[in-house]
Amino acid sequence: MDHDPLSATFAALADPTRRAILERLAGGDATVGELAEPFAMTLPAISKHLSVLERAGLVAKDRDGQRRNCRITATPLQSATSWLEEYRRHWEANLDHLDAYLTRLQGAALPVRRTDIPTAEQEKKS
Amino acid sequence: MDHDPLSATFAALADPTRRAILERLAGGDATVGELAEPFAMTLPAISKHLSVLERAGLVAKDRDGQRRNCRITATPLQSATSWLEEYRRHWEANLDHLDAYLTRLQGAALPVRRTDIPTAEQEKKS
DNA sequence: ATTGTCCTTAACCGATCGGTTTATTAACTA
DNA sequence: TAGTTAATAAACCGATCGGTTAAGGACAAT
Repeated sequence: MDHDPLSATFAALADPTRRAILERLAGGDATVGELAEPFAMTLPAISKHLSVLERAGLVAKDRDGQRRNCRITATPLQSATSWLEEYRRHWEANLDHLDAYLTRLQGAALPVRRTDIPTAEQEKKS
Repeated sequence: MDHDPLSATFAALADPTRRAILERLAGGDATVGELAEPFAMTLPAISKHLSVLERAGLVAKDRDGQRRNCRITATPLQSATSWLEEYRRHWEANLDHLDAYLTRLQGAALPVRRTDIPTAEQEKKS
């Protein structure tokens, strides 16, 4: 399917039903049927959503008799968070680049918002 | 398309090419052609990826003559980060046996100033 | 042994995705 | 005036997605 884990994680999070399932599971474990109940779709649909979450490593199922108990396993989520944090760091640093770009392009003309943030270091492209 | 913004954001992030584009743009603005150059795909493909990022609100293009200068606009990213943070909080509250793992990973990852834009309420471990 | 419950698998469907090639629009250059 | 460059639009393609219905599979209850 989606071989790189980060892509799989983001793809899994890109569906509101799956996010709702995760939010539900964050409140405690649940069976597939319990998870399906609030949604206006069939059980196989929920089952497939759970498979997506499982393949992404975000949930795990423990068999308990004829039921499957679903629980959160959030390791890949940490990768997603890390990526976003890192990206945000770059983005914040990029305010300097925006300044530089506008200055280079327009000379003086534009009202460059020099924001409150004391921008960190300047790193060039690499 | 993808009407809810959070889904659009995660969906946009779910593609490695688009993440690479964002990482590239985090280092500074670039034209479409410059963005396309390192990739083994055609210009229209990159153009479509940029459109996805643009519709998700992650990137904006300023026309500069016949070129389009692409830059980051990270507002929706904050929503994604917030969702992950919130989710992680719930998750941490329920599964404390992974707390140590998180702490280790996060501590090792970034000497990042967790700047401004504080979702003010947290930091449990500090 | 039969029946019912919980869930998955299989097959199918239309829509979207990620890419291509081929035009087309817009702006620069000679 | 052409001709070239930068990027998008359009049309198309196979693959995947998100859902359905219908058919099992494993366990529980009687």
